[in-house]
Amino acid sequence: MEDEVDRLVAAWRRERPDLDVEPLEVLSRVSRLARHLDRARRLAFAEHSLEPWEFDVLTSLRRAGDPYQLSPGQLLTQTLVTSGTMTNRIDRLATKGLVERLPDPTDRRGVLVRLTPEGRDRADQALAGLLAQERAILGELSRSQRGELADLLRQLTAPFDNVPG
Amino acid sequence: MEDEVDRLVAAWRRERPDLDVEPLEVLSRVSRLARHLDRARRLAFAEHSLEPWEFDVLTSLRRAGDPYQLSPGQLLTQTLVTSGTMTNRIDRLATKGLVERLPDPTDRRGVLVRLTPEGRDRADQALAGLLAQERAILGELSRSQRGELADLLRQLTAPFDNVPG
DNA sequence: TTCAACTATCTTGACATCAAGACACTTTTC
DNA sequence: GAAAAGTGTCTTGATGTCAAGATAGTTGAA
Repeated sequence: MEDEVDRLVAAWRRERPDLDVEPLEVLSRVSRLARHLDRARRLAFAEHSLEPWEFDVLTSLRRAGDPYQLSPGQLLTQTLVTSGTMTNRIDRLATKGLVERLPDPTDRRGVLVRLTPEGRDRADQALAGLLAQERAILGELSRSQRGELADLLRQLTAPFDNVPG
Repeated sequence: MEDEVDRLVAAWRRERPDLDVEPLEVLSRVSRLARHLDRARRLAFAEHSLEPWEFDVLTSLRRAGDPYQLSPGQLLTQTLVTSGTMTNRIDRLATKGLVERLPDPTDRRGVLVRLTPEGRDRADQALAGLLAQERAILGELSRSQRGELADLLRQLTAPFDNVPG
């Protein structure tokens, strides 16, 4: 089946036959798919009264394991936002009682963000919902295709994730 | 090579061994890669004094071919933003002299957005820069791997692009 | 020990985005 | 041909994000 990127690439080949636009076949699809996924995730989380950004922070802490705490700096690298954004997010989650700020006992500049029991429950519930939705989206692909796709994507993400870029 | 999603998935398997988190192997990579691409694109466009959103609008018009004009509604479906956002974007691009608004001669509610000659040049220059950068990112993959990846991604994007969802 | 360089977090101000709805015009239905 | 339903664009108000810089604390070198 044809998608919007097929149409986009065909248009470029007509308008700019001098250029090789093949890279768009991969990377424009990644960007557009991410945009669709954002919308779908927003809907899925709405059933649990969570915003996508709330889910991102809560689940980062949830994954850290007992006692479910990380520094704001560690949260930055996981969620790919700036420090100002993270301060704001932590403030709002703390107001809602889903996380709390604790002083870092080993560094007086530092802070630790800890999940409250309610925050943990909300994260767990929303994760289950997200996985159900993602399985539906991936229903298009066979198990082996999903594995192939994951491997190819890993080759593109690894350089970003492993250098200080 | 390992990436952040490998670590994320391993953490979930430790914390929630009861859940099948395999969908994250694909879709979390798509979301994170898109985020990295956004940042890289922002840098590439800065050399041409364009914001990513400006590029998106200008190139949509560029691809339309002579006379390089589309309605705001057509621009919406290409760029995946809301109508309020598009109104704002067109305003700013018009102020900068890169596009102009014309009345639609066939529908008095309607408007046509047309690229100015300067807008067209800027779009062409920025596209060349973007393609160079994307080629560098895709250098990790062989030609056949890029083809495979594009095909697998198309299977995921096509349902979004072809239903009114 | 003291000073410079570095690091972690937070503050600030500007700005782009979205959702919801208003408004004007067009198309369909009876 | 008049009313209802539909469509295209713009306005409004709230909000989340970013870049840049401020502040406080830590570390390393001499």
